[in-house]
Amino acid sequence: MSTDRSVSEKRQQILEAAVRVFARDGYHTSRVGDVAAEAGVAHGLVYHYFASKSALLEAVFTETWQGLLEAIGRVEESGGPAREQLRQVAAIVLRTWRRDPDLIRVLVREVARSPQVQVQADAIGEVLAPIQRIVERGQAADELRGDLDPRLASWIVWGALEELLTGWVLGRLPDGDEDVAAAERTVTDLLADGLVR
Amino acid sequence: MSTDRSVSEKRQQILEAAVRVFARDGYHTSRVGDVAAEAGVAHGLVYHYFASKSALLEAVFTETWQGLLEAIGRVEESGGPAREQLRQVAAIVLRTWRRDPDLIRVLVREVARSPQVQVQADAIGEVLAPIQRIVERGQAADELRGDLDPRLASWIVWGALEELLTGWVLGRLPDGDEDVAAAERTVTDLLADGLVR
Amino acid sequence: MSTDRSVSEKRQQILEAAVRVFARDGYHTSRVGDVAAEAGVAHGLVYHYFASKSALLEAVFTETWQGLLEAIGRVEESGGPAREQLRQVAAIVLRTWRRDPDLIRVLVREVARSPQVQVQADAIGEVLAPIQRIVERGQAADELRGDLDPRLASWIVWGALEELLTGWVLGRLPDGDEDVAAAERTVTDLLADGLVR
Amino acid sequence: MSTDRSVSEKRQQILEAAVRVFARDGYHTSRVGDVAAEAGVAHGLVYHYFASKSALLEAVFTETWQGLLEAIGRVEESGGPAREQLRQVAAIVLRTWRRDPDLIRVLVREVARSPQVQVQADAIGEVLAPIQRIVERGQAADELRGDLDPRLASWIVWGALEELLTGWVLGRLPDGDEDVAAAERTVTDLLADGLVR
DNA sequence: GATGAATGAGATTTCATTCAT
DNA sequence: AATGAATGAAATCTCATTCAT
Repeated sequence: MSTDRSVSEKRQQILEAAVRVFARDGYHTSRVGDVAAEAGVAHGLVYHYFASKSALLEAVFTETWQGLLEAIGRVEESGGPAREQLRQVAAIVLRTWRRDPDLIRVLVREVARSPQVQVQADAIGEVLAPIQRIVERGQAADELRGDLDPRLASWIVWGALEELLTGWVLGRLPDGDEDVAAAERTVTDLLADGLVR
Repeated sequence: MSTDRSVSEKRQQILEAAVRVFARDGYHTSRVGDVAAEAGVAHGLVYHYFASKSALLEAVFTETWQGLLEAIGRVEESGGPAREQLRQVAAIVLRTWRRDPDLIRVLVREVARSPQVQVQADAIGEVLAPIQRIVERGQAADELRGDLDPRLASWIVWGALEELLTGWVLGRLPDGDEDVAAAERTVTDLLADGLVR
Repeated sequence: MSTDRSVSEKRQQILEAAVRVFARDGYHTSRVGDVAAEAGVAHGLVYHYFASKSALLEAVFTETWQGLLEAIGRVEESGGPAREQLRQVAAIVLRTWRRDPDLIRVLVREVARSPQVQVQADAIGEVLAPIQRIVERGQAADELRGDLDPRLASWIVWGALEELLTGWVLGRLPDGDEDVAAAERTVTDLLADGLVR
Repeated sequence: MSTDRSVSEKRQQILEAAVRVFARDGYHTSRVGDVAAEAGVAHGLVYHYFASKSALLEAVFTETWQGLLEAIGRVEESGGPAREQLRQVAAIVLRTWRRDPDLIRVLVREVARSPQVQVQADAIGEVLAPIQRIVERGQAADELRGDLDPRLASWIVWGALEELLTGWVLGRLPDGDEDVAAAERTVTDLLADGLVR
């Protein structure tokens, strides 16, 4: 009876081990054998479930990125004020650091640097789309300024969030619960109302 | 007879070849032999000038980062209004894309995944410091809001700029002369005055 | 209930699949998994019937070689004129190409190259023996020249036949029904009466 | 001054080592490391001179086959009687066994199972062509029977010679100097005048 | 008998680095 | 300074074989 799910159990073990190992050593530095050891499985089983080392990294991406996208999608559908929606997006992205720092480490360090430019481009594109739509609706509803290109704005918003994650990944920004909450407020305030008084 | 200067000539050739090759193939994927071939020198000469492959990458960083830092430093010293200083920083950073896209490709893609976390952390730290000081002086001069943490603000500003570069690197944002100018205006306006009308 | 015969059914499926796969990809290049897939059975079942991959190849040999040997044996026992017996041996060997080209592909390519030299030596030895006896009886009956070593002669006869098969395997000789019949005549005439007019 | 030729010296060492190792263990069974060890060079140097293991095997082929072809070519050009030319071809081919048995072992065992069918087909084709021309000229000069297809005849002649080599490779035929000379006479007589008295 | 997930030894190949010239 | 042949550690990936179910 456990066969049904044990198929994915080992696969899942490997995937989670990969996140830990890639986070610790970096994708290029870590060896497939390290991932297998961390997962407690034999060397070759990794290749039973994933075609190659890079396919493993891709699986980490696609299977975790999905959760982020869905959460952001729900914010978009909620239909609240644009400013509030942006705050919620920031909350989702930044709190992921507390929930799964290893995952963020991998995403921040490797997602933008995948050998397959297509993969990263697609990944970023998928996050930017909902942010851009939030901005556009905010402009249509006259909540946001209409003179800023929403596409550029979405890149800027995402860059701000990603860089805060980078600060935590690099250990250059404090990342306690309250620090994350503060960052959430600060980034929202800054993006919404600007630096100028 | 020309030995005095040819020392740096070959070294410079290798350094510039490295930028092109790393930009094209990524640091990890490219081989030392590729760099030598691109530079038109023998394989072993690379090791005459650089201790190792990663030392070569570091040299690319430090020797190009320097120019950026100095340019930003000059803005800081100019002592204009904070808003204007931020605009100039944006101009410096974003126009580098037009001047040397390969260099930006390398910096954007590799700076954050250098095996030596220290190197990247330092590099980012050096850019953030002047930005943070600009913000702090702006707050002291009552030009900028005083309720935003200047450290977080500097990360956000830098993240916005870096992500625009990323958009160009990935080919997902238009990057003609006017597009870059528009991005410059948009990022300054957004960061200074906010999205909300 | 059908266990008694299904034992050999699956076994037979695997054996026939092995011939097709070895013929297509060569013994060394093909994987046990390929044979299983071609046979439509599970990977592990191959090991239920055959001790190892090389045992599978050996089974292909012995179980098909047998038929050839018996057919040649019947020719030998028929006791006709030596020339006619040689013609019949040629017919048996060459017509096998039309009946089962995949089998010939495997035999021609792998029989002389088995890692176990013993296996191939035995296989060839078994074919050479009846040919040699045919020659010897022909000499004894004064039908054939007595000045040629019958052992060497048997190698030469077999080599001529095998090389024609090789020509077909490599696709370098036409292999229609009439072409095969012509080859049969030509090889018999040449070996019996020689090239010189 | 030794640089000029030492380039090929090491290459040659590797090539000759490959012949010995492939002859002893078979191509598939032997490892690149074995060849390197036998040649007394480092593992990786093999890949400096040859693109891959199979390229190494191919080099063994092409660079030795050439000598055989040239020798046969000289016989063809000599323009003697067809029967004498055939005898000389047999002599060339069979005596190679005495001169370089390892090379013959490799050619006989591996040439026909090269993964690239094209390579072996071409190789055989190159040997058959001169033999076929010898037969055709013999027929034109009325020295040989005109009723045998010269193409088929060339395959048969080559098959006879190759099988004698096989007999020696397998250790099933005596291969002293006199045995080789006898085989030479026997195969020439049989092919020229036939088995029938 | 039948399945296919799991194992792990081992092979090819790559490439940073060294070094004799 | 300059060359590029030579080294050899290490990594990915394959696949015959085993085994729990």
